[in-house]
Amino acid sequence: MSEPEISLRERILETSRKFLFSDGYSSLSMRKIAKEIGVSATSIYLYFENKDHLIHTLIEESVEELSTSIEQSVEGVEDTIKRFEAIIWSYIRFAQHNPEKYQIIYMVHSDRMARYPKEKFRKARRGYALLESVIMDGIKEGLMELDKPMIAAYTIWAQLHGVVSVVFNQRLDSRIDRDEFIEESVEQIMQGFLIRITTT
Amino acid sequence: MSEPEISLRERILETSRKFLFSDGYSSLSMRKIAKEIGVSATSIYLYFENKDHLIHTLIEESVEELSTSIEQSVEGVEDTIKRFEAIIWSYIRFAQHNPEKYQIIYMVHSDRMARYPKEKFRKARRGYALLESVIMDGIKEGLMELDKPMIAAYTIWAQLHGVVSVVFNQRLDSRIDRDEFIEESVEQIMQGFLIRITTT
DNA sequence: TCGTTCACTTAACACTGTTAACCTGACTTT
DNA sequence: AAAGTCAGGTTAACAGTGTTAAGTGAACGA
Repeated sequence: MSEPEISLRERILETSRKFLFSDGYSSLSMRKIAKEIGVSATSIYLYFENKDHLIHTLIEESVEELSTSIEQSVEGVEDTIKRFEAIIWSYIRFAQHNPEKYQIIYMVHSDRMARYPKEKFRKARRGYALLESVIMDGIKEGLMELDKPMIAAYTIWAQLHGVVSVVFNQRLDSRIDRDEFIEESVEQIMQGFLIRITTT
Repeated sequence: MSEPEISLRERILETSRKFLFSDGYSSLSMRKIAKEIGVSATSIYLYFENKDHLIHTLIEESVEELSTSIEQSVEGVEDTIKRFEAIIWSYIRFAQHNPEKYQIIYMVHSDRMARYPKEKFRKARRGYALLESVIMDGIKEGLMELDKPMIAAYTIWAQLHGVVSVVFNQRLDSRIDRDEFIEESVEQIMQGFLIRITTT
């Protein structure tokens, strides 16, 4: 008759995620999380060193998911250009389908981010490393014309993030259709990297 | 013998800016600003409705400066491609030379940004409108091959912001040189828009 | 001199993250 | 069975936050 017995730690994460999605970061408080669970605020400190660590755990979760979905997107895909496209679109699609999780990753700013352990960034580099290797393949196959694949991979990442963040921060002109903007932008970004093959 | 008589309002803005630059957004407090000036915290409310409004005023300032510097960059430049490049580089250069001011513009997140009056975004669109017109010229002159200049202008903006924000948020690999990254990325972004002219 | 107004202050409310100290029940050891 | 240990919580408190309501005093016009 033993119930699933969800641990308090898990319930804290779950509730934090919920509030983060519904009310945003700035109104997230330890007492609010605790109250929702029906426990005292200080109990959270039994499982997380402080609020920053709690949020970092959530960030890690999301980063992990993003990395995994990028990796899955190229599974079984052989063609280099198709692998290139798959990575880019899986990044975008993750942001579109999991706006909350994507936002968590980039919500905590450089301001607080200084405290985020550098080591953990390596996890985030999993997807990026994959992109880098695809770019190197592309160069070998004469599809791309770049001398610094490492920088190129970061450039793409930065550009994609820029597009997503402009959409999320609602800084887009109201006359512009969200999906059309994403479509065009991504197309543009990929075009910048591929050698334009003129029909010979 | 009348001293310059800097108004309290001005001193509040000045001090806020100073703290924002030195200590970041998350540790900026009304009482801290007031204490530095030597006035009570509530005095700030005589000049600003609340903390958000105070920060919005700072954002506006920075947006104004950015717009102006973009406008100045194309003054007297006739060639369309050179105008295109001038706008892009002045955006990047503004971010590089005024990291604090640039960060202020994007520091307040979508979270709080909802309260930022939409009307004020129009000011931000001054630089963007200029870019859009240059793109339209580029299309006319056969230098670019795009069917949606409005979207294209936003795309560039988004990509540039992505590059800058990756650098500012220190999410760049330590092996990558900051300036080289910016140089390469911007080059890449421009390449995506220009028709590659092969030496015939 | 009275009244008003401006520029500011004090006190207070309801919140925040976080720490120190305490409690309580279950499991072990003697 | 009694005593000890320890996990898993609790309450109280500190120092800080944004913000509001009410009060103060000096300057000024009538």
